[in-house]
Amino acid sequence: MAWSGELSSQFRPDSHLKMAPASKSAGTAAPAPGKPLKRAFFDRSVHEVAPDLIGATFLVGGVGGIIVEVEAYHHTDPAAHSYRGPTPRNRVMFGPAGFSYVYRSYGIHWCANFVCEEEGSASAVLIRALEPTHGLAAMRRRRGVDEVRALCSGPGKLCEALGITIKHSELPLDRPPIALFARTATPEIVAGVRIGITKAVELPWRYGLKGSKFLSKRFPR
DNA sequence: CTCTTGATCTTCT
DNA sequence: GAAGATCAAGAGC
Repeated sequence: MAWSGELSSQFRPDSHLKMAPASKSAGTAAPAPGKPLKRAFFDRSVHEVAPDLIGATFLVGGVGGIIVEVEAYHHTDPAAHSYRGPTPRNRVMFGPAGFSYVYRSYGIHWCANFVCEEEGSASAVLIRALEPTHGLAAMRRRRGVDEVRALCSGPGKLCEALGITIKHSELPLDRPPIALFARTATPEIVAGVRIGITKAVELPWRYGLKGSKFLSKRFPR
């Protein structure tokens, strides 16, 4: 296999820089990772950042892959956790852009967000699915499944695969253990309504890599 | 394939 | 006390 140098759970922040892309797997249109994203990348409208994250590479402790699905949330949006104002849980959303927001979902799973926009705007992008490229064995071990398409095809699944917990909330996105890399080509992006919400269900703020086999759910056509 | 349901617990009302 | 930015398993078609 291409990427046999399996990461132990040990932390290797810069190991990806010398890695060849691991996925010679199922045909992907996604490009190899580019240069590191700075926090300033997130300091603009959540509706610009969200689609721009499609194709970026997201690693935690060297384990992760290419972002293929996200959703945008903003404090003016009834579906957003920040809609009713700051609380101990969501306070990081009200801070500056470029930090993580991790929350417990249904008492069981973790979900990871990237905070966007200027301080106080309380917007964030939910990371919903990755195409696994780095640390496949670590992901398989944590998830307890073999099939690559089952590793990161959902917000809860990818947090389990990458080892993301509440300890990873309120961390800067441009420093270890988190690493983000820009895409190197502009992918074809599709948009649709968001998944699993009961408010503002009609807003088309879910974005995905067109044709990806690693989505949490297919986009209606 | 689709639909339904249980698990499990933090957060906010 | 209810709801929730989810997942996996089981039933039915």
